[in-house]
Amino acid sequence: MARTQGSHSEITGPKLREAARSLFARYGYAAVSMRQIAAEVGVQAGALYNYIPDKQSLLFDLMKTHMDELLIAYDGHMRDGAPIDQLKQFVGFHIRYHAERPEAVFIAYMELRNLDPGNFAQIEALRRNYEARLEEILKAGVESSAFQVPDTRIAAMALIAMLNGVNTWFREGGRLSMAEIETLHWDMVRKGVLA
Amino acid sequence: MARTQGSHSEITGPKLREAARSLFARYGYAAVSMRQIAAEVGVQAGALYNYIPDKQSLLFDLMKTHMDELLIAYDGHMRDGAPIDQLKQFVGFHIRYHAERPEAVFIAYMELRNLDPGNFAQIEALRRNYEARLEEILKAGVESSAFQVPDTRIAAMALIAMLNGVNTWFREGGRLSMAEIETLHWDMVRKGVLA
DNA sequence: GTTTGATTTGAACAAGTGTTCAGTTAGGGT
DNA sequence: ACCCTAACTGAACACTTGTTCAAATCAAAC
Repeated sequence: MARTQGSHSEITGPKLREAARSLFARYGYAAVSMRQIAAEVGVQAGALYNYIPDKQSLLFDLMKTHMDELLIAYDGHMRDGAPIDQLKQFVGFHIRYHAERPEAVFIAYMELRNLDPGNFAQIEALRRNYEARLEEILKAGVESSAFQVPDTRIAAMALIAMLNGVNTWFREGGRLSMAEIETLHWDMVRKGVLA
Repeated sequence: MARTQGSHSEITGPKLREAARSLFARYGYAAVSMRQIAAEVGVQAGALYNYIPDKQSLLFDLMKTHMDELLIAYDGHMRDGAPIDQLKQFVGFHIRYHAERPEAVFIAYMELRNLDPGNFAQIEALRRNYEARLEEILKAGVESSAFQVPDTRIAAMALIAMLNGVNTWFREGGRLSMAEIETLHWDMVRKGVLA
């Protein structure tokens, strides 16, 4: 046996990333073997190394891609407006965007410790970049006296932590719809930062 | 070689749990081997099995102990009072208690997926128990019209997520003291739930 | 129809996994 | 001084780990 029927890098490549994303999210990077990933792809473990240099790079690639796409999507989503409006946009965007890709989100903050130092630094920088965008909104709101926030950095971290919480328990078809959850959270965020 | 000088179960037992807690927190349950733990304890891997039936039980024991102690400490800490005062007590307790044992906290919510189903159910029940205590405070506040919280369950989850966030970035000797962080968070929580 | 290059297999590698246990030594009571 | 048992070693078990690579087979271009 060797090359199999219908084999194509444009099929196997994405399949590999999807399988890795799914398995890493469910069982964790360290607990998933290359052979498990290969089985999910429908291939032998050796074949995976046509697509990745090693397991670590696979993890990094998933996290890097996720963070890059997050920042691009955010920048494409935001419209100008008063700080209060921008904050509302942020909350809505964050909750929806993260709810739509729970696996990538889960990996991006659960597997940080499994990154090599250099890779970790890169992901960390992207994360800080995203956090800074929220802090800028808060700063603008404080400057215009729309918000009363004693420490914008802490507030940004606290708000993101709160919004991230949604991903730990939200399941499609549960008691509340995504829109209701969004409203409830926007309510708390708004009141929490208001002057 | 066999039994070593000064060997005692009252020393090795706790040492084992401390080593496991430290290593699991840093590298993750799946990434840490029994031999690594044994090396940290200063013993061969086989000796660990005088103290635990298997690796899984070690993880479960750490998590169960943490959750039990959390609930006991909480019940011992709380004093009667108006909902607003109880909420303030909760916020202070939660932030401080968790900041004092970052490793156990980290494990307790990062390693949930590495628990066997039965073990998972137990830890999950304890966690829900803790969350319910906060929700009770919120409910009481809504009933007395002190709080304006449309959905107490979601609010409880959101607030805990926000408070848990502190543990991801707080380091002793940083820009802010624990007391300042407490104040800042209490400010946001208070405003977020106020009528 | 032939050739070229892309793609996968299957076996191999050395190292590491959790766990067990017979054998050995130290601690503590008598 | 003796004995018992608590505590540990060190080797072994069967298996899994990430990764490499020659050989085999398919896809596609000519």
